[in-house]
Amino acid sequence: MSPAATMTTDQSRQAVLRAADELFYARGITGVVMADVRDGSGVSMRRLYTMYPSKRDLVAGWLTDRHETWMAWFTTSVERHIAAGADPVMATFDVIADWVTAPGYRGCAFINSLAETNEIDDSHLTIIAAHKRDLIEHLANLASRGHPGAPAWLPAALGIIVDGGIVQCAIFASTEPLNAARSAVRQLLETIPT
Amino acid sequence: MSPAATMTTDQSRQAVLRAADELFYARGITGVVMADVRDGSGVSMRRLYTMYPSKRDLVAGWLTDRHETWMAWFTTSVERHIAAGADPVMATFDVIADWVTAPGYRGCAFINSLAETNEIDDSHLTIIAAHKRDLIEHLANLASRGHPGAPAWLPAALGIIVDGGIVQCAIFASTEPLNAARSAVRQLLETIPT
DNA sequence: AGAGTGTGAGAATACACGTTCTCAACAGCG
DNA sequence: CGCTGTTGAGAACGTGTATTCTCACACTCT
Repeated sequence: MSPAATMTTDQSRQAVLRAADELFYARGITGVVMADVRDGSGVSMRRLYTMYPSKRDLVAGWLTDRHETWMAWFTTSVERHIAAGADPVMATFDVIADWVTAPGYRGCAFINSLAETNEIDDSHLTIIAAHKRDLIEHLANLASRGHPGAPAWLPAALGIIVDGGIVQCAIFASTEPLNAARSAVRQLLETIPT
Repeated sequence: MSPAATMTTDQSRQAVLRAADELFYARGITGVVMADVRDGSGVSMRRLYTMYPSKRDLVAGWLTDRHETWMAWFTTSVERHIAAGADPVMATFDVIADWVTAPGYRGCAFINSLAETNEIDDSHLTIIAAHKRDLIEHLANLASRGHPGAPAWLPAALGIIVDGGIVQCAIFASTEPLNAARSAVRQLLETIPT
């Protein structure tokens, strides 16, 4: 009923999600304390806990938000590369390359979160799995656009190659692994009857 | 000089590493407290801290040990499948499938550890990267044995597919992703001039 | 203006955890 | 036997952290 002090509830939620994303991605879930989120968002503890009754809830909200944000970024970036003449499937790796070379790259937030067993429960796992499922589904769309005759296993294989590439780029702190990924995918696509 | 109370230093070290492996892999680094390692190994705090002056040191010792143990397990398992008639490269995925279906599977300890930014420092990162490098090197050996004409990027690509498969099997709690991985690798191998 | 409600700022609470310290038992040695 | 040095068992310490609580203020409504 009341217009709140300095931010609307919605503004607060956005500020919290923005801070949470920056912090959780950069430092991992365990590496972030609630006070960091408060300081990073400018939202008081009280409000923070009113919106997200516990850190687990905040993590769930973050994962959900990150899924949407990341997928939106990914799909539009891929379309941009396609519009510039790239093959729909190969464009995926151009986008991943952009991501990997961006400052602050630390691998896939969902894969990383999964590893923090201590902070993750089943509801988080569901979000993580859904993210990967959506990604693979999108890869299937891209594959069907550029390579209608592709075998049924191709999207899943692309998903695996994408995740493997993302992980190895983080481990080696290099985009080098993406070259091998690209070569392999090119090879796979070449053998598909167009 | 003195014969120690109940265990030799070496027995203690083995007990600690065994407990550390079980605990760290199952619960993640953050999910394990030093008292857990003490209780799991039967080694006193004092001895534990004499052998490993800090948790970071213990983690480094664990990673090093796990690298050796895992690689030994992996190579012998692959050879067993090869002896049973499998293709050297495809045998890799048979072994991964065995691993994924074993109870307590939780993905790759090294990939998981990397995600726990809070507990990992550069010395750990070095061990993790070395593990992946060794794995890829081993994959290169296997590839050269079965497919001498393979392109230079194949080992790196196999490493990516292996890691992607390991990760997705953990996310989906299923061996299903390995089927796509196998199909893709079979496809890649087929186009290689033998 | 005054009562009531919701809020920010941050202190207080309760517990968890890495690391160190105490104390008693015990082995080797004179 | 006593003396000395080492060890196990676990308490103690200091810090960190999720969550709750206090208190004073600002705003709404009458």
